[in-house]
Amino acid sequence: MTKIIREKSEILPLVAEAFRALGYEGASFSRITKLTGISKGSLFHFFPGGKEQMAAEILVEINNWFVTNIYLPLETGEPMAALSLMWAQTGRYFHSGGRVCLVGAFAMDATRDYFQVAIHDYFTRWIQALACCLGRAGVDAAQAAAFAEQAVLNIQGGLVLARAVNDEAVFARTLQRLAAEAEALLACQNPPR
Amino acid sequence: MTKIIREKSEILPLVAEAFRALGYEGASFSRITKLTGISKGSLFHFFPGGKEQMAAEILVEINNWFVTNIYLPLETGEPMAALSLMWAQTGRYFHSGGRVCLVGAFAMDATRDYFQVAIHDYFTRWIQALACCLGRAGVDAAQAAAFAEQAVLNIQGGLVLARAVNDEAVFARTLQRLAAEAEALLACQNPPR
DNA sequence: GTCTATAAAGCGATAGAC
DNA sequence: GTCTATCGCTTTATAGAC
Repeated sequence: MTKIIREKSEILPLVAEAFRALGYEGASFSRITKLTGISKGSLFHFFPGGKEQMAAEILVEINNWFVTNIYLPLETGEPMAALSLMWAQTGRYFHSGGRVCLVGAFAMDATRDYFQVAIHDYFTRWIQALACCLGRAGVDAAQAAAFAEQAVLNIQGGLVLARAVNDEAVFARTLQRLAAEAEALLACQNPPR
Repeated sequence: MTKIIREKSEILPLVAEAFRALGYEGASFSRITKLTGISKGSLFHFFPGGKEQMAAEILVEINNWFVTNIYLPLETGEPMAALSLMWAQTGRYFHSGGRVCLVGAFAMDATRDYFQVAIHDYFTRWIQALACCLGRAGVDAAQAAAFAEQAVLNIQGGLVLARAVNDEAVFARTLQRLAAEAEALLACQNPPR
């Protein structure tokens, strides 16, 4: 029936979406199969280590995406452009609030203990990259660090609240507000020069 | 061995803590027993409806706590006092960032669909109560609503980030910042009168 | 690579002794 | 109220046919 030869790079995003929808504990093989159409046999073929290997590889893939699309631009690109790119990419990535942050979700329960370093690094790197970008745009280091932490924190909060009240607009509003606050921070810092 | 006659009001908080630590899907009976010391037999004695009943009753208890300690003061008490009480109670309740928000955690995965109204009401009531308080303190309605949404969102984000980077100070900082922002909002609104 | 069969463990839930 | 025993069912994981 499904004789298509798939590659791991093709099925990993599908499995990731199942984990996002179900959480780590809720993501049983039968449910993953139901959501992705990938049979149990295929799943074990690609991930002999089972669920733990799946989640670990998903976290690596997520990190790769953020390095390419968010962290590196922030750390090395033109600050203003990198910043507006971040708001846009973040909005796209989380489907305007309709998609959960898997790393944040993993952090909430006992799953955290299994992927502690991946979870920790995801957030600290994001915050540091953003602070780095603001610093290169002329913002005081302490202010940059504070705003960066706040921004990442607000993105997570926006995702939680948007899902909780079932209104993606909450997340969209949050991104807009953060962008405006960043703009104000830069405007406040640059003219005196 | 454990011949102590317990009441439901005594064991509910214990079970709630297990759900907080494990999440809904991760909270199996064996794990709940391990964490709380309450045997499977006792759990079913108090909750014939199983896990679903447990979670539902926990959500009711959580709501009751917030009505008494947060919502009612905000809605009916002296605004300034109710506001500073909220920051203090919120910090206490979430153990300064060391305790997860169960309602927020439930909102993240498929568990949300089972407790949709409880989750929705928890957040909207909190936001509305806070906006009501700010409004009674003289803040413009639109500004009050925006700040209230932001504040609740930041509390959730603070809890996620604090757990993710394993640093409770993130949450403490967030509460302090929100309190300062609220103060500024009131100071900005009141003098013109 | 995909599927089915199957084993062993863990799951939610019930019944009954104490 | 508490515990143990036990029932079905689902789970993870493996093995082997195709």
